[in-house]
Amino acid sequence: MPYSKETDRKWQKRWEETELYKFHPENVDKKLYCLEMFSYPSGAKLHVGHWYNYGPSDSWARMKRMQGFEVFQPMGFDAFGLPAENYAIKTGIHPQDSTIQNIATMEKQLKEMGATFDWDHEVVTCMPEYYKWNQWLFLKLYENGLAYRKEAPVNWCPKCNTVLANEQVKEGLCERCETEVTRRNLTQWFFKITAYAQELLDMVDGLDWPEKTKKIQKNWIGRSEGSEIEFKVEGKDLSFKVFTTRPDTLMGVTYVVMAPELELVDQITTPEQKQAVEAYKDYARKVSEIDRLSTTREKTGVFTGAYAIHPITGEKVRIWIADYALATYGTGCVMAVPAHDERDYEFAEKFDLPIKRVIKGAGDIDDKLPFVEYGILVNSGSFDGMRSEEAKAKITETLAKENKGELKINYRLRDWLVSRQRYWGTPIPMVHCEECGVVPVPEKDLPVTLPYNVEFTPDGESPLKKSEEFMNTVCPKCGKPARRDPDTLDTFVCSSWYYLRYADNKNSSEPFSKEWVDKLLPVDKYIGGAEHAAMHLLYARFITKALRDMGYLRFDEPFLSLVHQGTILGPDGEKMSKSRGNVVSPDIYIDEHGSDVFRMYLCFGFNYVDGGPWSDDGIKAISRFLSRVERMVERVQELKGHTGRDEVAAAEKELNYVRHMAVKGVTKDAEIFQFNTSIAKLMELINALYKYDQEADNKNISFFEEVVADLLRLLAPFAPHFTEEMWAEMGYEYSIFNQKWPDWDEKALIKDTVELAIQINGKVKSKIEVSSTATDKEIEEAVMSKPDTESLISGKQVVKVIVIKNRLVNIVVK
RNA sequence: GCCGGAGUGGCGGAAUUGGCAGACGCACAUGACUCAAAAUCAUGCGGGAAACCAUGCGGGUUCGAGUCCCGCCUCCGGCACCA
Repeated sequence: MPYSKETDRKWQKRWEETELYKFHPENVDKKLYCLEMFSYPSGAKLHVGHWYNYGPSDSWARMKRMQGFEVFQPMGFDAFGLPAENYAIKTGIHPQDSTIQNIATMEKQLKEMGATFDWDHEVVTCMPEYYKWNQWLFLKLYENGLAYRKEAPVNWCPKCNTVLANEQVKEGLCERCETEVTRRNLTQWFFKITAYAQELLDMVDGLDWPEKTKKIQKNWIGRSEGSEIEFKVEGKDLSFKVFTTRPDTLMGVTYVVMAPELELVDQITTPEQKQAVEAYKDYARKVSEIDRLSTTREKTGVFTGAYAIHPITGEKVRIWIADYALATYGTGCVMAVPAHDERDYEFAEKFDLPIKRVIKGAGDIDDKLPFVEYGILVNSGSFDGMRSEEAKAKITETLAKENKGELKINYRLRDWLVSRQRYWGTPIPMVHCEECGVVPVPEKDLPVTLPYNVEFTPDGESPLKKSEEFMNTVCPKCGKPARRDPDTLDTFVCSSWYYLRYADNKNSSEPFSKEWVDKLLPVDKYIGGAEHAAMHLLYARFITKALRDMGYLRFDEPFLSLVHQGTILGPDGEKMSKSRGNVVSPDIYIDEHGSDVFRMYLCFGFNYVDGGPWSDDGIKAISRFLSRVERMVERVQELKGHTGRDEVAAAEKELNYVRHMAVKGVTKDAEIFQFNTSIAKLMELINALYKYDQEADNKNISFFEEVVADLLRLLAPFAPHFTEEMWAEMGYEYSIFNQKWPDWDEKALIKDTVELAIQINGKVKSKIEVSSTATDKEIEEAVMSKPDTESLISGKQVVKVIVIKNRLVNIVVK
């Protein structure tokens, strides 16, 4: 029976009946946790991107299984989130209904893929059995001081009268009505990821992750070393601190800038400047996303009327407010040194503020530009003549003596804002009581269930706020009527710990068993899109560390080894999109060729981490390859009855060489996700088998069969249904996946003779066949006594001869 | 702007990490089988008559460079006033 969709069905059924891919907890000492990022259940069917993530990863997992690992490969759904809610607003279909429907469809399709997912461990984040523990996590973080409330701006559409998620803001405009988006402050919940900034940074280096991803993580955390310096406000009993990485330029400070949002601004603003300052604060609040993101935007700001006292010279410098000072970084105050900082320079030029040079570089410097490098201090009193590096320490030290400064480390990383003014998410398990304030819901009352009947069309309120049934509760502390928190949690909270729940998904008394998770985790191999390089991975690492410090986990990092699959583009080389009309749908190919052909093409046609443009021609190549394998299996059946010879002659030796090359190549390449070259090696093996069949007239039939069986074992992870069928056809026992992965024999890889290239001054001129055991000296002699060598070097002087074993001989002549 | 990564035949992509560039495949060409086509099989396939020239461009190190160093160009990702 030729391979087809029917073959897929047949073996999927058999696998399910025999529970072939069930995880056996008793073998946990040989465990291998292979995890692919779970799916968002969108309305569309499985697309090429899902396949490209899950198909080749499953091949890797299958190889590991055959190598004797007890593979744990779960699957689930990241089921909360905005798209379902937007879809509901558009169509009126409730997010829960559409999500559950979509999950059913996707589960079916994922099963048709023939992956070895263990569905007994499935996790669906929108089910109360899951989000109950999301809420538990929130409470634990709160108990441990890692969840807190503060005011933070949200994107606000004044026309729709609603909060917008970042992805709903398109170029500064509301996605729906194209009104300019402004900002509005709301009291919201944050997770204190910054408490782990240093550890998150330090531990990146020890991970087996793509270097690029590690770099993104480091940049995201953005550690920067500098000093915090205190300035007094003139004529008032007030002071403030600035953060700077360049304390060596302190003597060049000519003004100070504060972020307009700072409370201090109101306290220092003079009556004359009050109006201008208020107007500017108003302006800063309204600055739309598009302006904020524009780099070419001119600097803006106003004078507060107040002056600061320079901590060393005692000079008066003006205090301005400007939105180029960010309230969320450092202290929100900047000491401005226009002579040595581009932004300060631009600002000073615009508002005609003084510029004072205090660092001199080597050579002539154009006074019209800020000099931002390190150099020698000038105009700096007792610090004159020092180099920047030295002055940084000296100046900070001097200030420290008077308690006006200290060394300080700042991080770009901000705390994680988890409140979402949305319906389709995990309710935040907090109660607001007039008497007791913010009170956590007791653990025994979890889950706080998301109500079904809620009006979630956008009208300026969190949808849950309009559900009286949900909002009205009693204070767990005093028992008086109280209100629930109307917001839901960011879906990244769900995905920050789902890999823990997979391990123990049916546990109803705790999120996971500590003992069991300790055995099954961390994840050994994590595979998913590079778009999650920053946030998801950082959040998951943070939650792991937080849970560790609370005593729930004993490991530091959730994902030891990480791979990002590339992106499959449309045949035109562009990103697939409906509007471009270049979307490739897996279903058509699977119907026509079977899922193995589709999966194998994905493995073979691309470098896994790069991806690339789709091509129909590649599919044909795989189809052809599999029929070559099938014909070879038939050929073996045909020969089986016949008698051949027993001895191992040159032909068998040659085939055996290719066989062991294939075993070694496939094993090593597939290990590091180089599936394209793994399959190339299998193609070489089938080619060698055909050659043997054709050229060796008196064959060693049992040996021939043995090699074909090895080919099938090596091919099994990439074409699981097909090889299962072939295995049966060979008359072998079910299942090929219970077979041991072949080993290679290094001895078989040593040939009797090797061909070396003969180079003259590094250019290949000739070849020579030598014994593979020949010494360098013997090789040199053989080369030099070869008749054509003489003519190649005639008239020239041989300077030296370099012999590289198994490779080449280079004769250097003059 | 800053920080990363990449650039190899007509195409997808290889190259033991400094050692015969182009594995494997696609496409193409020629031949075999066929009345014919498809399928299959065989052979060839970077350019050039050749000497030689070829891994984005220009230099360098080395017996030897796709691989290492310096300077450019292009494309792709990340950050985006982070003081």
